[in-house]
Amino acid sequence: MIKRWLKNKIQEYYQDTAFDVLTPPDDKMGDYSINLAFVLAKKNGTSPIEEGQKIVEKFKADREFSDRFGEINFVNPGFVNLFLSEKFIQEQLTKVYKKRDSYGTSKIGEGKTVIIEYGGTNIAKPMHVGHLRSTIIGDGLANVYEMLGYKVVRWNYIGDWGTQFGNLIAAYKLWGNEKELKKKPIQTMLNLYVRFHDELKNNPDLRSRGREELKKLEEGDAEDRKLWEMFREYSLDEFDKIFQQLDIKFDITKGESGYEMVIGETVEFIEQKGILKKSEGADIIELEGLPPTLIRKSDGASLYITRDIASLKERIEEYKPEKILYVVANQQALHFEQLFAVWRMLGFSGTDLIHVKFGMVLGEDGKKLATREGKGIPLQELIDKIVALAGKVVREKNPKLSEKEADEISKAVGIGALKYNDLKQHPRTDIAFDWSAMLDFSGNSGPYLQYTYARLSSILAKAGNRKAGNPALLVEAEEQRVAKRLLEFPDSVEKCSEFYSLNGLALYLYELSNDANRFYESVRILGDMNIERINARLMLIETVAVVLGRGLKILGIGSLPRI
RNA sequence: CCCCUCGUAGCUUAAUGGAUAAAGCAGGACUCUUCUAAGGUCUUGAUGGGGGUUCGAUUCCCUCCGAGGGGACCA
Repeated sequence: MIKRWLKNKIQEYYQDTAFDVLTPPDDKMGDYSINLAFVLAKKNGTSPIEEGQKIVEKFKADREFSDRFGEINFVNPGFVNLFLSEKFIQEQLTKVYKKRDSYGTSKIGEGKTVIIEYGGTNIAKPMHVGHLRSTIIGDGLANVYEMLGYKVVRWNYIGDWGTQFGNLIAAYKLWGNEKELKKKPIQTMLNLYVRFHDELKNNPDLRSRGREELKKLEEGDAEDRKLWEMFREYSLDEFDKIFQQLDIKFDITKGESGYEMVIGETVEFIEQKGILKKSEGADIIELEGLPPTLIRKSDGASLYITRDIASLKERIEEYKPEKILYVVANQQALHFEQLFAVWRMLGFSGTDLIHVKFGMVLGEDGKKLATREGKGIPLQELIDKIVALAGKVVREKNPKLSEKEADEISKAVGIGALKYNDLKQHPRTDIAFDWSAMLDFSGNSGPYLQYTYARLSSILAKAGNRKAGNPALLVEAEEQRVAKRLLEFPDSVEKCSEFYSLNGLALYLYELSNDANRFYESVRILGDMNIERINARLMLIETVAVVLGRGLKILGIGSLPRI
């Protein structure tokens, strides 16, 4: 907010000159810092010192600068530092307090639609920790775009078609039975899947059996169709349960099978554009700078990308989105490069297609967790474990809670820990799954933020009725620090949409909590002789609580008045 | 063999080309007659190796080493 103002303002003085406005980590150096002196020195053949001094003089003479910044200095080796004035911070705090319930929202997305694809669950396989990343990153980004005024379509593109279902049906016919399936649907399907791949090593004939079943399925064979529907139903029920626990919602749950019917016309559409080629009996598209992509197998069956093209075409025609975000693992980078390249070759444009990639979740040994070998950590197990631990901690810390309240808090804390642990990290890197870090509720963790929220809420609850405070009474360093931090919230939200990641917002909320806790420890708010000062401080912490709560909500994490 | 990620403290991670590389965990020392100690304060400790571009490189380029992912009938 202030940064942008500063940038625009300076641009008036120094047009066509590149510079950065920084927010230095240490307040000894200033609240904002610009590196213009270097650039000008180089441009004019002078020294940075000379230029820096000139800039300072210029800024000091300008009322708009001097109103905002109490102090403007030039420091070697070439930075002009600006300190926000106490008065300006106090004025801003009043403004933020007034609009606290909508603070950070904007209209930059008004009239625009963004489709966000996340979740990416595969029928007949249990959700594992990898799905968690897609789900919570996607959900968080959806929340961000909503705050920025976009119309958001939350889309769970499920993997419910393709070769693996042929395999599954074949396996079921060989070794499965309905009784067992009913009792433990997902586990049974997974066992069949794993067994199929195990036995395939010694019995390659299985592969053709799987292909046959897929072919029958695609041709509408009644028995296979019924089995597929059953597998799908059981799986979706299971996913719903998990999404509910994670507080994740979708507008659309439509996967690959939803495009099976339009494959023919999609291929025809591609053919009309004249980019389809025959190669070794299959239909392919040759791409520039990328390996060719297979559109139709030699036996005529469709492939993953074929269905993705069909879906993309539909999405664009139906929603005319400004952007489509695919929140899908790194491993599929090539697939999306190919998809986007095909899309351009088909003559589409005007929509930003973005593959929001994220790294894998590795095992504690740093190795891949393969579902095929049955090594993946099932998400349900993880949720149960973390909520159970949260329950233990909650009851230990706060024994007076009722059972019902303790349960509710345990869920919020456990799920909060789980989500925050992932979101605080940069999405692109692989993360090593670390039970002890995941289950640690201290330090930079979800529960720490929730704890801060609860502490502040507790004061507000005890304070009872009060009048609006006068922020001019907030002169202590700890108070100023918190107030300044509040001003960074809108920037932090906007950056999430710029970088397609939420770790910046997570860090911001952690720092806000940090500042708030320092303030909390530095003074005793209630019980002050000065009623006016109590009111001013309550106003400050109320703003922090609201901003913190809203920030957590973007991350999909609940905040409770007591934990 | 080719392409893409990545390599930061004992461990897990931060850092739009900026200042003295930031945290958490683990280790050490303090801190509850006071609004929630899941807290606060202090402390030990790091950019894989070698070049280059730049006033300035964790960040950009080259190279070497190491890890992971991907590379036509899987998704």
